Amino acid sequence: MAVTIRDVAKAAGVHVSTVSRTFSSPHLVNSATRERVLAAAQRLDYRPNRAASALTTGRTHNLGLIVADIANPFFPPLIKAAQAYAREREYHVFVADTDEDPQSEEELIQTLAKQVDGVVLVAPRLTNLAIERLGMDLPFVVVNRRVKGLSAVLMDIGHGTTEAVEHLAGLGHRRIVLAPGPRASWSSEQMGRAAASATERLGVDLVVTGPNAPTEQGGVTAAAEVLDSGATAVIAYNDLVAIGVIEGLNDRGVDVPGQVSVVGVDDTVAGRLNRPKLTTIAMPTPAAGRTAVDLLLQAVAGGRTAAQATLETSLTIRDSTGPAPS
Amino acid sequence: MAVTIRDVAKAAGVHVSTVSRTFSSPHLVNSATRERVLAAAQRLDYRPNRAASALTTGRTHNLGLIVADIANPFFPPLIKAAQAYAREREYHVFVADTDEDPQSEEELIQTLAKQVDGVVLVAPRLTNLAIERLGMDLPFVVVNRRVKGLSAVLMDIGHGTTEAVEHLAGLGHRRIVLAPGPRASWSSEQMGRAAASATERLGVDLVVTGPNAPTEQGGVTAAAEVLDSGATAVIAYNDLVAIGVIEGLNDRGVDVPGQVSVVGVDDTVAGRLNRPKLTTIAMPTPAAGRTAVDLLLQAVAGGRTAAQATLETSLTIRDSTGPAPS
DNA sequence: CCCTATTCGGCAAACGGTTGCAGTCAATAG
DNA sequence: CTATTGACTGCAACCGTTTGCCGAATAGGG
Repeated sequence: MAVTIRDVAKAAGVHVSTVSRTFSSPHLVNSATRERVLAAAQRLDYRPNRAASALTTGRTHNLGLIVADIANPFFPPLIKAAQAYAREREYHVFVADTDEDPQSEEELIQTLAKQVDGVVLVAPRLTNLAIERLGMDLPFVVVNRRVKGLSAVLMDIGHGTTEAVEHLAGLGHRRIVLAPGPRASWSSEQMGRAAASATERLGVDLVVTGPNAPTEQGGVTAAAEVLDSGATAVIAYNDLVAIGVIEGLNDRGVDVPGQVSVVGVDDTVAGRLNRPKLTTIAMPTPAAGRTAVDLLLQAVAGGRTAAQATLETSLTIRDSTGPAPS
Repeated sequence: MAVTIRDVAKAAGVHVSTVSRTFSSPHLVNSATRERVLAAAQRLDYRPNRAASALTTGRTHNLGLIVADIANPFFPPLIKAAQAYAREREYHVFVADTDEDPQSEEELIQTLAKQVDGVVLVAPRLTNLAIERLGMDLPFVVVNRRVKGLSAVLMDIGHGTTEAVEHLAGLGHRRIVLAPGPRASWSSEQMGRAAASATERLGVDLVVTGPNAPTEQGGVTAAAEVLDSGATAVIAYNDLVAIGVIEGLNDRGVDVPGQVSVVGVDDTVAGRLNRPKLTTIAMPTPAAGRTAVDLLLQAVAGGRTAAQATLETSLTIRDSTGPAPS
């Protein structure tokens, strides 16, 4: 049916091994023969069957990219960049969504394992132990998490958080609410630490609320806690929460940024399009996607070393923050 | 290295073919033997190598999903649903982004062809001719487009558009701007036709502007044309454009929905989170993703029939539309 | 108790490539 | 002119699974 290496061999009048070599180690074949083979291949529109060569070489030229929730605006830019970068390197990528479920995450990795050379795990929900165990069979790169022995890409939210606190303090805010996300994620921890040290240094009060759901609704409910705390500024877990906070505040007749300033995290489309445009701690998600693929490819190529890349975050100031009310 | 069918065979004391049959046609093997094989497989944590079986069966159990732009908020819900649905059916999906470029779309399909059983093309940029040609080698399902001989999933924006016009006319608007996207897409056409006939039926003026880029910026520039036209309502090509229109209007001191009503298309997160919350023609993107995979799997299974599914759109009324100013 | 129909399970040849090994041939050295 | 070397290329085994074919064993019927 499809054209195979044998068809090309026949057309070029050589043995299949010569055709194979023409593609995989061209220097081993005489240039005249090579030309002949390439011409025949071209003529027949031959395309090697990756799956077949994977059988002998062990290289599938495929990668897995596993994220918690494709529809969460945080992920698409990362997926897009990872996939584009992989393609440049002649890799295709399986994208899968675990629906935030550790069980299905593990199951997924297991079934994917044979078909990929490695997997990028973005903000995995699995325990470190489980990941380490899986990591013995297959190269992994984790994003926004550290796992012993595995390469990691970290977006250092600490820096952005510090900038945010400084920005708010500079605007005269003396009491800031930190509305963290649901659990003990690496990000949350970083953020908490940075906020604590920056506020202390600047002599500003820090109030930690929640935890709330990392959704718009979570933000709406967090808005009440913000008002109770008497703070005039909020740093939310992510843009969605921030938008929810703004909505909750507006519902109570509180103006943003007039009376309360709000800072989000992630720099998603949603935040850019929100009115007021969200001041946010920008995550370098496209860079993270590219870097993750890069590290993964290195690991695949044999570098058994666990590399680590830390990407900086920085504050993007827009319209949801302003001077503290006097 | 990895555990193969041979290891299982050895452990269970049977021939490899028996192991193979245990999985692919269990009824052909004696239940006692089957138990023994399954036990051994379980014990060794055996997982069949899909790529290897693809070699003989011709079924890769992989699908391709090609979209124009992963980061465009329209696509992620579709990707998420398609991928989840495929997984239930024991299929994995390659997701790829063409950056709106027909060239790379075709190239992509070619290299993917050997590794997948079929491909879902969402709003492809390729010419019908090119798609038909490719369709001879591989099952395809196209979304929001019709191509001779191929299954298609169509989101009938006509219905939603009619509802939108009725909604606006009901609010007293007598002149409506339609701000379409880049020309000649199936959607644009549908939309134009429905808007024309609904406005005519209701005795309302229809002004078609643009075309503008299908982006927020495109919307901002469209805002000027809206004001020039003297219309009091706009139906934009998509949510992003709608948000841009609102922004452009606000910049000129025009209130939405006080002075001008704005309707978007797609029902993306961006629109839901926008303030005012966007009235929008909701596209059933998750359903489209599932249906596309469903039709594709049917085509793969042998139904050479080109099925067609039309999904209804409907108007979701939120806060960006209101009574026409008097 | 023998014969035939079934049911099982082993054998081996694919599927489309890759690669170690060995053979061919011409060029170069001695 | 012969021996050696190096550059090519053919041969065949192998990667992990599937599947048509065939023989063995078992059961059922007469």
